[in-house]
Amino acid sequence: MAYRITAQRVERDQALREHILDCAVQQVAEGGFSSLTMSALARNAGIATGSLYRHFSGKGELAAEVFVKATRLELETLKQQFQAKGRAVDRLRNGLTQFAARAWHSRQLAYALIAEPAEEEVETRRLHYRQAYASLYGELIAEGIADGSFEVENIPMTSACVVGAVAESLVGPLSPQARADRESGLPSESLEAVTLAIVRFCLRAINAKEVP
Amino acid sequence: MAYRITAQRVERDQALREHILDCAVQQVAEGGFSSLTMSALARNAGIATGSLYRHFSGKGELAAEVFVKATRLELETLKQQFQAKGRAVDRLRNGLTQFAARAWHSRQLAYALIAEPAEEEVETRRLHYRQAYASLYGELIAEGIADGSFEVENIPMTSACVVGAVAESLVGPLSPQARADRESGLPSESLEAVTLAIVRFCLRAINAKEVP
DNA sequence: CCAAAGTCTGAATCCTGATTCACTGTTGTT
DNA sequence: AACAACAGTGAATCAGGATTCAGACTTTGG
Repeated sequence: MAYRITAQRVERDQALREHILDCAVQQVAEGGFSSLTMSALARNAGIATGSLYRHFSGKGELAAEVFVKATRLELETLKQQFQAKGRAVDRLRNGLTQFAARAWHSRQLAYALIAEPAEEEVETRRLHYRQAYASLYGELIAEGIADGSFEVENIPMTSACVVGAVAESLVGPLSPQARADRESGLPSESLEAVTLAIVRFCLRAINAKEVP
Repeated sequence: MAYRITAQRVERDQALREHILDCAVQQVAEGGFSSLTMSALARNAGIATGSLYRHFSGKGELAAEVFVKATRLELETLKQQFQAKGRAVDRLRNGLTQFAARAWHSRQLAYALIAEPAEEEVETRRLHYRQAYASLYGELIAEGIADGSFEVENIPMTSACVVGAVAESLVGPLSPQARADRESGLPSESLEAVTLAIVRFCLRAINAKEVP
Protein backbone atom coordinates (compact mmCIF):
# COMPACT_ATOMS: atom_id res chain seq x y z
CA MET A 1 0.00 0.00 0.00
CA ALA A 2 1.80 3.09 -1.17
CA TYR A 3 -0.91 5.67 -1.58
CA ARG A 4 -3.87 6.73 0.42
CA ILE A 5 -6.54 9.34 0.14
CA THR A 6 -5.16 11.97 2.42
CA ALA A 7 -7.14 14.92 3.74
CA GLN A 8 -5.10 17.31 1.64
CA ARG A 9 -5.98 15.40 -1.51
CA VAL A 10 -9.69 15.37 -0.70
CA GLU A 11 -9.60 19.08 -0.11
CA ARG A 12 -7.80 19.75 -3.36
CA ASP A 13 -10.33 17.63 -5.18
CA GLN A 14 -13.24 19.49 -3.71
CA ALA A 15 -11.59 22.80 -4.40
CA LEU A 16 -10.97 21.86 -8.01
CA ARG A 17 -14.53 20.66 -8.42
CA GLU A 18 -15.78 23.96 -7.08
CA HIS A 19 -13.41 25.83 -9.32
CA ILE A 20 -14.74 23.97 -12.35
CA LEU A 21 -18.31 24.65 -11.33
CA ASP A 22 -17.57 28.31 -10.79
CA CYS A 23 -16.04 28.59 -14.23
CA ALA A 24 -19.00 26.78 -15.72
CA VAL A 25 -21.50 29.05 -14.01
CA GLN A 26 -19.59 32.06 -15.23
CA GLN A 27 -19.58 30.70 -18.75
CA VAL A 28 -23.34 30.16 -18.64
CA ALA A 29 -23.79 33.62 -17.16
CA GLU A 30 -21.87 35.07 -20.07
CA GLY A 31 -22.99 33.00 -23.00
CA GLY A 32 -25.80 30.76 -21.87
CA PHE A 33 -25.82 26.98 -21.84
CA SER A 34 -25.07 26.89 -25.54
CA SER A 35 -21.62 28.29 -24.82
CA LEU A 36 -20.87 25.61 -22.27
CA THR A 37 -18.70 23.14 -24.14
CA MET A 38 -16.34 20.75 -22.47
CA SER A 39 -13.30 22.04 -24.29
CA ALA A 40 -14.06 25.70 -23.64
CA LEU A 41 -14.71 24.92 -20.02
CA ALA A 42 -11.46 22.97 -19.71
CA ARG A 43 -9.58 25.86 -21.28
CA ASN A 44 -11.25 28.34 -18.93
CA ALA A 45 -10.60 26.26 -15.87
CA GLY A 46 -7.01 25.74 -16.93
CA ILE A 47 -7.17 21.96 -17.11
CA ALA A 48 -7.52 19.27 -19.78
CA THR A 49 -10.85 18.04 -21.09
CA GLY A 50 -10.15 14.59 -19.77
CA SER A 51 -9.79 15.92 -16.24
CA LEU A 52 -13.34 17.15 -16.28
CA TYR A 53 -14.41 13.55 -16.33
CA ARG A 54 -12.67 12.85 -13.07
CA HIS A 55 -15.12 15.22 -11.39
CA PHE A 56 -18.27 14.80 -13.44
CA SER A 57 -19.56 11.71 -15.16
CA GLY A 58 -20.40 13.64 -18.29
CA LYS A 59 -21.68 16.85 -19.70
CA GLY A 60 -25.25 16.27 -18.66
CA GLU A 61 -24.33 15.96 -15.00
CA LEU A 62 -22.10 18.98 -15.19
CA ALA A 63 -24.73 21.17 -16.81
CA ALA A 64 -27.30 19.99 -14.31
CA GLU A 65 -25.02 20.93 -11.42
CA VAL A 66 -24.44 24.33 -12.90
CA PHE A 67 -28.16 24.82 -13.17
CA VAL A 68 -28.80 23.64 -9.65
CA LYS A 69 -26.02 25.75 -8.16
CA ALA A 70 -27.31 28.92 -9.80
CA THR A 71 -30.98 28.19 -9.29
CA ARG A 72 -30.63 27.16 -5.69
CA LEU A 73 -29.17 30.54 -4.94
CA GLU A 74 -32.18 32.27 -6.47
CA LEU A 75 -34.57 30.01 -4.67
CA GLU A 76 -32.87 30.59 -1.34
CA THR A 77 -32.86 34.31 -1.87
CA LEU A 78 -36.56 34.27 -2.63
CA LYS A 79 -37.23 31.99 0.30
CA GLN A 80 -35.52 34.40 2.62
CA GLN A 81 -37.80 37.21 1.53
CA PHE A 82 -40.85 35.02 1.73
CA GLN A 83 -40.04 33.77 5.21
CA ALA A 84 -39.09 37.12 6.66
CA LYS A 85 -41.46 38.55 9.17
CA GLY A 86 -44.22 40.92 8.25
CA ARG A 87 -47.48 40.67 6.37
CA ALA A 88 -47.82 38.12 3.57
CA VAL A 89 -48.59 40.85 1.03
CA ASP A 90 -45.42 42.70 1.79
CA ARG A 91 -43.31 39.59 1.70
CA LEU A 92 -44.76 38.62 -1.65
CA ARG A 93 -44.23 42.08 -3.06
CA ASN A 94 -40.65 42.24 -1.81
CA GLY A 95 -39.86 38.79 -3.08
CA LEU A 96 -41.19 39.49 -6.55
CA THR A 97 -39.43 42.83 -6.71
CA GLN A 98 -36.14 41.32 -5.71
CA PHE A 99 -36.51 38.39 -8.08
CA ALA A 100 -37.22 40.68 -11.00
CA ALA A 101 -34.33 42.96 -10.11
CA ARG A 102 -31.89 40.08 -9.84
CA ALA A 103 -32.99 38.70 -13.19
CA TRP A 104 -32.76 42.13 -14.73
CA HIS A 105 -29.20 42.59 -13.59
CA SER A 106 -27.94 39.24 -14.83
CA ARG A 107 -30.07 38.80 -17.86
CA GLN A 108 -28.12 36.17 -19.69
CA LEU A 109 -27.99 33.95 -16.64
CA ALA A 110 -31.64 34.50 -15.81
CA TYR A 111 -32.58 33.69 -19.37
CA ALA A 112 -30.47 30.55 -19.31
CA LEU A 113 -32.02 29.38 -16.06
CA ILE A 114 -35.60 30.23 -16.96
CA ALA A 115 -35.92 29.52 -20.62
CA GLU A 116 -32.86 28.46 -22.55
CA PRO A 117 -33.02 25.00 -24.11
CA ALA A 118 -30.49 22.67 -22.56
CA GLU A 119 -29.54 19.08 -21.80
CA GLU A 120 -32.26 16.69 -20.76
CA GLU A 121 -30.73 16.60 -17.29
CA VAL A 122 -31.11 20.35 -17.01
CA GLU A 123 -34.72 20.26 -18.12
CA THR A 124 -35.45 17.71 -15.44
CA ARG A 125 -33.99 19.98 -12.78
CA ARG A 126 -35.84 22.91 -14.26
CA LEU A 127 -39.12 21.12 -13.82
CA HIS A 128 -38.15 20.18 -10.31
CA TYR A 129 -37.12 23.68 -9.32
CA ARG A 130 -40.19 25.20 -10.91
CA GLN A 131 -42.17 23.01 -8.59
CA ALA A 132 -39.98 24.16 -5.74
CA TYR A 133 -40.75 27.75 -6.66
CA ALA A 134 -44.41 26.89 -6.86
CA SER A 135 -44.30 25.35 -3.39
CA LEU A 136 -42.68 28.47 -2.05
CA TYR A 137 -45.43 30.61 -3.51
CA GLY A 138 -47.94 28.06 -2.30
CA GLU A 139 -46.82 28.35 1.32
CA LEU A 140 -46.91 32.09 1.25
CA ILE A 141 -50.32 32.08 -0.35
CA ALA A 142 -51.58 29.68 2.28
CA GLU A 143 -50.35 32.01 5.00
CA GLY A 144 -52.03 34.93 3.30
CA ILE A 145 -55.26 33.00 3.11
CA ALA A 146 -55.01 32.12 6.79
CA ASP A 147 -54.64 35.73 7.85
CA GLY A 148 -57.39 36.80 5.49
CA SER A 149 -55.34 38.88 3.08
CA PHE A 150 -55.57 36.51 0.09
CA GLU A 151 -58.32 34.27 -1.19
CA VAL A 152 -57.60 31.35 -3.48
CA GLU A 153 -59.33 28.03 -4.11
CA ASN A 154 -56.70 25.83 -5.74
CA ILE A 155 -53.32 26.65 -4.29
CA PRO A 156 -51.08 24.37 -6.40
CA MET A 157 -52.62 25.52 -9.66
CA THR A 158 -52.52 29.13 -8.61
CA SER A 159 -48.88 28.80 -7.64
CA ALA A 160 -48.06 27.31 -11.03
CA CYS A 161 -49.82 30.22 -12.69
CA VAL A 162 -47.80 32.70 -10.67
CA VAL A 163 -44.54 30.97 -11.55
CA GLY A 164 -45.51 31.04 -15.22
CA ALA A 165 -46.63 34.63 -15.19
CA VAL A 166 -43.42 35.79 -13.54
CA ALA A 167 -41.19 33.74 -15.82
CA GLU A 168 -42.92 34.65 -19.05
CA SER A 169 -43.23 38.32 -18.35
CA LEU A 170 -39.55 38.44 -17.48
CA VAL A 171 -38.32 36.33 -20.36
CA GLY A 172 -39.69 38.82 -22.84
CA PRO A 173 -37.68 41.75 -21.49
CA LEU A 174 -34.69 39.50 -20.77
CA SER A 175 -34.61 37.85 -24.16
CA PRO A 176 -31.73 38.41 -26.56
CA GLN A 177 -34.23 40.11 -28.82
CA ALA A 178 -35.26 42.61 -26.20
CA ARG A 179 -31.64 43.15 -25.26
CA ALA A 180 -30.74 43.90 -28.85
CA ASP A 181 -33.64 46.33 -29.03
CA ARG A 182 -32.49 48.09 -25.91
CA GLU A 183 -28.97 48.38 -27.16
CA SER A 184 -30.02 49.77 -30.49
CA GLY A 185 -31.95 52.45 -28.69
CA LEU A 186 -35.47 51.20 -29.22
CA PRO A 187 -37.73 52.06 -26.32
CA SER A 188 -38.61 49.25 -23.93
CA GLU A 189 -40.02 48.73 -20.48
CA SER A 190 -38.00 49.78 -17.45
CA LEU A 191 -37.36 47.46 -14.55
CA GLU A 192 -39.73 49.51 -12.43
CA ALA A 193 -42.58 49.26 -14.91
CA VAL A 194 -42.04 45.54 -15.34
CA THR A 195 -41.93 44.94 -11.62
CA LEU A 196 -45.02 46.98 -10.92
CA ALA A 197 -46.99 45.15 -13.60
CA ILE A 198 -45.94 41.74 -12.31
CA VAL A 199 -46.69 42.57 -8.70
CA ARG A 200 -50.09 43.96 -9.54
CA PHE A 201 -50.94 41.03 -11.74
CA CYS A 202 -50.01 38.46 -9.11
CA LEU A 203 -51.61 40.21 -6.18
CA ARG A 204 -54.87 40.62 -8.03
CA ALA A 205 -54.80 37.06 -9.26
CA ILE A 206 -54.65 35.79 -5.69
CA ASN A 207 -57.35 38.14 -4.57
CA ALA A 208 -55.15 40.28 -2.38
CA LYS A 209 -57.09 42.86 -0.40
CA GLU A 210 -54.44 45.45 -1.00
CA VAL A 211 -52.87 46.13 -4.41
CA PRO A 212 -50.40 48.97 -5.13
CA MET B 1 -36.22 23.48 -74.88
CA ALA B 2 -37.58 20.16 -73.82
CA TYR B 3 -38.85 20.65 -70.33
CA ARG B 4 -40.99 23.26 -68.67
CA ILE B 5 -42.61 23.75 -65.33
CA THR B 6 -46.10 22.58 -66.09
CA ALA B 7 -49.10 23.21 -63.87
CA GLN B 8 -49.29 19.53 -63.06
CA ARG B 9 -45.71 19.56 -61.77
CA VAL B 10 -46.30 22.59 -59.60
CA GLU B 11 -49.33 20.96 -58.11
CA ARG B 12 -47.51 17.74 -57.40
CA ASP B 13 -44.73 19.68 -55.76
CA GLN B 14 -47.10 21.53 -53.50
CA ALA B 15 -48.95 18.34 -52.68
CA LEU B 16 -45.71 16.58 -51.79
CA ARG B 17 -44.58 19.50 -49.66
CA GLU B 18 -47.88 19.37 -47.78
CA HIS B 19 -47.59 15.64 -47.44
CA ILE B 20 -44.14 15.98 -45.91
CA LEU B 21 -45.35 18.66 -43.52
CA ASP B 22 -48.32 16.55 -42.49
CA CYS B 23 -46.09 13.61 -41.74
CA ALA B 24 -43.75 15.86 -39.80
CA VAL B 25 -46.56 17.32 -37.72
CA GLN B 26 -47.82 13.85 -36.98
CA GLN B 27 -44.37 12.78 -35.92
CA VAL B 28 -44.08 15.73 -33.56
CA ALA B 29 -47.57 15.03 -32.25
CA GLU B 30 -46.52 11.49 -31.45
CA GLY B 31 -42.98 11.85 -30.24
CA GLY B 32 -42.20 15.54 -29.91
CA PHE B 33 -39.55 17.48 -31.78
CA SER B 34 -36.88 15.15 -30.53
CA SER B 35 -38.36 12.38 -32.66
CA LEU B 36 -38.27 14.49 -35.78
CA THR B 37 -35.18 13.27 -37.63
CA MET B 38 -34.68 13.67 -41.34
CA SER B 39 -34.31 9.97 -41.96
CA ALA B 40 -37.36 8.98 -39.93
CA LEU B 41 -39.37 11.66 -41.65
CA ALA B 42 -38.22 10.52 -45.09
CA ARG B 43 -39.14 6.96 -44.23
CA ASN B 44 -42.54 8.03 -42.96
CA ALA B 45 -43.24 10.16 -45.98
CA GLY B 46 -42.10 7.41 -48.29
CA ILE B 47 -39.30 9.34 -49.97
CA ALA B 48 -35.52 9.59 -49.75
CA THR B 49 -33.74 11.88 -47.31
CA GLY B 50 -32.23 13.82 -50.17
CA SER B 51 -35.67 14.66 -51.51
CA LEU B 52 -36.55 16.51 -48.34
CA TYR B 53 -33.96 19.07 -49.33
CA ARG B 54 -35.80 19.83 -52.54
CA HIS B 55 -38.66 21.19 -50.45
CA PHE B 56 -36.90 22.57 -47.38
CA SER B 57 -33.53 24.18 -47.16
CA GLY B 58 -32.66 22.21 -44.04
CA LYS B 59 -33.93 20.77 -40.83
CA GLY B 60 -34.27 24.09 -39.10
CA GLU B 61 -36.64 25.44 -41.72
CA LEU B 62 -38.63 22.24 -41.70
CA ALA B 63 -39.02 22.17 -37.95
CA ALA B 64 -39.98 25.82 -37.94
CA GLU B 65 -42.68 25.19 -40.53
CA VAL B 66 -44.03 22.32 -38.51
CA PHE B 67 -44.20 24.55 -35.49
CA VAL B 68 -45.87 27.36 -37.38
CA LYS B 69 -48.40 25.09 -39.03
CA ALA B 70 -49.49 23.57 -35.74
CA THR B 71 -49.33 26.77 -33.74
CA ARG B 72 -51.16 28.86 -36.29
CA LEU B 73 -54.08 26.49 -36.00
CA GLU B 74 -54.19 26.98 -32.24
CA LEU B 75 -53.88 30.70 -32.58
CA GLU B 76 -56.65 30.88 -35.15
CA THR B 77 -58.91 28.74 -33.02
CA LEU B 78 -58.35 30.98 -30.04
CA LYS B 79 -58.80 34.06 -32.16
CA GLN B 80 -62.16 32.81 -33.34
CA GLN B 81 -63.37 32.46 -29.76
CA PHE B 82 -61.97 35.81 -28.79
CA GLN B 83 -63.54 37.61 -31.70
CA ALA B 84 -66.94 35.99 -31.45
CA LYS B 85 -69.74 38.20 -30.28
CA GLY B 86 -70.75 38.50 -26.69
CA ARG B 87 -69.21 39.97 -23.57
CA ALA B 88 -65.45 40.09 -23.22
CA VAL B 89 -65.56 37.99 -20.02
CA ASP B 90 -67.42 35.19 -21.74
CA ARG B 91 -65.17 35.23 -24.74
CA LEU B 92 -62.10 35.07 -22.55
CA ARG B 93 -63.54 32.26 -20.49
CA ASN B 94 -64.56 30.27 -23.56
CA GLY B 95 -61.21 30.82 -25.23
CA LEU B 96 -59.24 29.66 -22.21
CA THR B 97 -61.49 26.67 -21.71
CA GLN B 98 -61.13 25.60 -25.28
CA PHE B 99 -57.39 26.15 -25.30
CA ALA B 100 -56.92 24.03 -22.21
CA ALA B 101 -59.16 21.30 -23.57
CA ARG B 102 -57.32 21.15 -26.88
CA ALA B 103 -53.98 20.95 -25.12
CA TRP B 104 -55.34 18.29 -22.80
CA HIS B 105 -56.44 16.12 -25.67
CA SER B 106 -53.21 16.27 -27.61
CA ARG B 107 -50.74 16.50 -24.83
CA GLN B 108 -47.58 15.53 -26.62
CA LEU B 109 -48.18 18.09 -29.35
CA ALA B 110 -49.16 20.79 -26.89
CA TYR B 111 -46.06 20.08 -24.85
CA ALA B 112 -43.89 20.22 -27.95
CA LEU B 113 -45.36 23.54 -29.03
CA ILE B 114 -45.33 25.15 -25.62
CA ALA B 115 -42.24 23.90 -23.93
CA GLU B 116 -40.12 21.31 -25.68
CA PRO B 117 -36.56 22.37 -26.51
CA ALA B 118 -36.05 22.56 -30.24
CA GLU B 119 -34.03 24.08 -33.09
CA GLU B 120 -33.07 27.72 -32.85
CA GLU B 121 -35.48 28.45 -35.71
CA VAL B 122 -38.32 26.95 -33.71
CA GLU B 123 -37.47 28.98 -30.64
CA THR B 124 -37.58 32.12 -32.73
CA ARG B 125 -41.06 31.28 -33.95
CA ARG B 126 -42.07 30.36 -30.44
CA LEU B 127 -41.13 33.80 -29.22
CA HIS B 128 -42.97 35.35 -32.14
CA TYR B 129 -46.12 33.36 -31.61
CA ARG B 130 -46.07 33.95 -27.89
CA GLN B 131 -46.18 37.60 -28.74
CA ALA B 132 -49.00 36.92 -31.12
CA TYR B 133 -50.89 35.19 -28.33
CA ALA B 134 -50.14 38.11 -26.06
CA SER B 135 -51.51 40.53 -28.65
CA LEU B 136 -54.67 38.51 -28.90
CA TYR B 137 -55.13 38.65 -25.14
CA GLY B 138 -54.20 42.30 -25.26
CA GLU B 139 -56.95 43.16 -27.70
CA LEU B 140 -59.55 41.32 -25.73
CA ILE B 141 -58.40 42.92 -22.50
CA ALA B 142 -58.58 46.34 -24.13
CA GLU B 143 -62.16 45.67 -25.18
CA GLY B 144 -63.00 44.52 -21.69
CA ILE B 145 -61.51 47.67 -20.27
CA ALA B 146 -63.49 49.77 -22.72
CA ASP B 147 -66.78 48.24 -21.67
CA GLY B 148 -65.84 48.44 -18.02
CA SER B 149 -65.63 44.75 -17.25
CA PHE B 150 -61.84 44.62 -16.78
CA GLU B 151 -59.35 47.03 -15.32
CA VAL B 152 -55.66 46.87 -16.15
CA GLU B 153 -52.86 49.42 -16.29
CA ASN B 154 -50.18 47.87 -18.45
CA ILE B 155 -51.79 45.79 -21.16
CA PRO B 156 -48.67 44.32 -22.84
CA MET B 157 -47.18 43.18 -19.55
CA THR B 158 -50.46 41.82 -18.33
CA SER B 159 -50.92 39.91 -21.56
CA ALA B 160 -47.47 38.38 -21.21
CA CYS B 161 -48.33 37.32 -17.68
CA VAL B 162 -51.52 35.67 -18.88
CA VAL B 163 -49.68 33.79 -21.61
CA GLY B 164 -47.12 32.61 -19.08
CA ALA B 165 -49.69 31.61 -16.49
CA VAL B 166 -51.67 29.60 -19.01
CA ALA B 167 -48.61 27.92 -20.49
CA GLU B 168 -46.95 27.07 -17.20
CA SER B 169 -50.04 25.78 -15.49
CA LEU B 170 -50.74 23.56 -18.47
CA VAL B 171 -47.21 22.31 -18.96
CA GLY B 172 -47.23 20.78 -15.53
CA PRO B 173 -50.24 18.56 -16.14
CA LEU B 174 -49.17 17.93 -19.74
CA SER B 175 -45.61 17.01 -18.93
CA PRO B 176 -44.32 13.49 -19.49
CA GLN B 177 -43.90 13.27 -15.74
CA ALA B 178 -47.53 14.06 -15.06
CA ARG B 179 -48.59 11.71 -17.82
CA ALA B 180 -46.59 8.89 -16.29
CA ASP B 181 -48.18 9.63 -12.94
CA ARG B 182 -51.64 9.51 -14.42
CA GLU B 183 -50.97 6.24 -16.14
CA SER B 184 -49.58 4.64 -13.04
CA GLY B 185 -52.73 5.53 -11.20
CA LEU B 186 -51.46 8.39 -9.10
CA PRO B 187 -54.10 11.02 -8.52
CA SER B 188 -53.80 14.23 -10.51
CA GLU B 189 -55.87 17.22 -11.51
CA SER B 190 -58.76 16.78 -13.91
CA LEU B 191 -59.21 18.94 -16.97
CA GLU B 192 -62.13 20.64 -15.31
CA ALA B 193 -60.22 21.54 -12.19
CA VAL B 194 -57.28 22.81 -14.22
CA THR B 195 -59.50 24.90 -16.44
CA LEU B 196 -61.42 26.41 -13.57
CA ALA B 197 -58.24 27.36 -11.77
CA ILE B 198 -56.74 28.99 -14.85
CA VAL B 199 -59.89 30.91 -15.70
CA ARG B 200 -60.27 32.19 -12.18
CA PHE B 201 -56.64 33.16 -11.96
CA CYS B 202 -56.70 35.11 -15.20
CA LEU B 203 -60.00 36.82 -14.63
CA ARG B 204 -58.98 37.99 -11.21
CA ALA B 205 -55.60 39.13 -12.42
CA ILE B 206 -57.23 41.42 -14.94
CA ASN B 207 -59.67 42.72 -12.39
CA ALA B 208 -62.75 41.18 -14.01
CA LYS B 209 -65.96 42.24 -12.32
CA GLU B 210 -67.36 38.76 -12.60
CA VAL B 211 -65.42 35.62 -11.67
CA PRO B 212 -66.91 32.10 -11.64
C1' DC C 1 -39.20 7.51 -79.95
C1' DC C 2 -35.51 10.65 -78.55
C1' DA C 3 -32.86 14.07 -76.22
C1' DA C 4 -33.06 17.55 -72.83
C1' DA C 5 -34.04 19.06 -68.34
C1' DG C 6 -35.59 17.75 -64.17
C1' DT C 7 -36.40 14.89 -60.03
C1' DC C 8 -35.30 11.01 -56.79
C1' DT C 9 -32.40 7.98 -54.40
C1' DG C 10 -29.68 6.55 -50.38
C1' DA C 11 -25.06 5.31 -49.28
C1' DA C 12 -21.12 8.03 -48.35
C1' DT C 13 -19.52 12.11 -46.20
C1' DC C 14 -19.29 15.80 -43.14
C1' DC C 15 -19.79 18.21 -38.75
C1' DT C 16 -19.68 19.21 -34.12
C1' DG C 17 -18.68 18.20 -29.81
C1' DA C 18 -18.48 14.66 -26.24
C1' DT C 19 -15.68 11.00 -24.64
C1' DT C 20 -11.71 7.95 -24.20
C1' DC C 21 -7.09 6.27 -23.10
C1' DA C 22 -2.04 5.51 -23.57
C1' DC C 23 1.18 8.19 -21.68
C1' DT C 24 3.30 11.56 -18.56
C1' DG C 25 3.37 13.80 -14.11
C1' DT C 26 2.52 13.72 -8.79
C1' DT C 27 2.00 12.21 -4.29
C1' DG C 28 2.48 9.20 -0.38
C1' DT C 29 4.70 5.25 1.86
C1' DT C 30 8.64 2.47 3.17
C1' DA D 1 15.53 6.80 -3.13
C1' DA D 2 12.36 3.75 -5.09
C1' DC D 3 8.12 2.20 -5.97
C1' DA D 4 3.04 2.02 -6.02
C1' DA D 5 -1.03 4.17 -6.86
C1' DC D 6 -3.32 7.67 -8.39
C1' DA D 7 -4.25 12.38 -11.21
C1' DG D 8 -3.69 15.07 -15.39
C1' DT D 9 -3.06 15.53 -20.37
C1' DG D 10 -4.87 16.30 -25.03
C1' DA D 11 -4.76 14.23 -29.51
C1' DA D 12 -7.37 10.64 -31.41
C1' DT D 13 -11.74 8.49 -31.61
C1' DC D 14 -16.53 8.06 -31.54
C1' DA D 15 -21.45 9.16 -32.14
C1' DG D 16 -25.33 10.31 -34.35
C1' DG D 17 -27.71 12.87 -37.20
C1' DA D 18 -27.70 16.41 -41.04
C1' DT D 19 -26.30 17.06 -45.62
C1' DT D 20 -24.47 16.03 -50.21
C1' DC D 21 -24.06 14.15 -54.82
C1' DA D 22 -23.12 10.78 -58.57
C1' DG D 23 -25.94 8.04 -60.89
C1' DA D 24 -30.81 6.10 -62.02
C1' DC D 25 -35.16 7.30 -63.23
C1' DT D 26 -39.23 10.61 -65.13
C1' DT D 27 -41.39 13.98 -67.54
C1' DT D 28 -41.75 17.15 -71.44
C1' DG D 29 -41.65 18.95 -76.15
C1' DG D 30 -40.49 17.96 -80.80
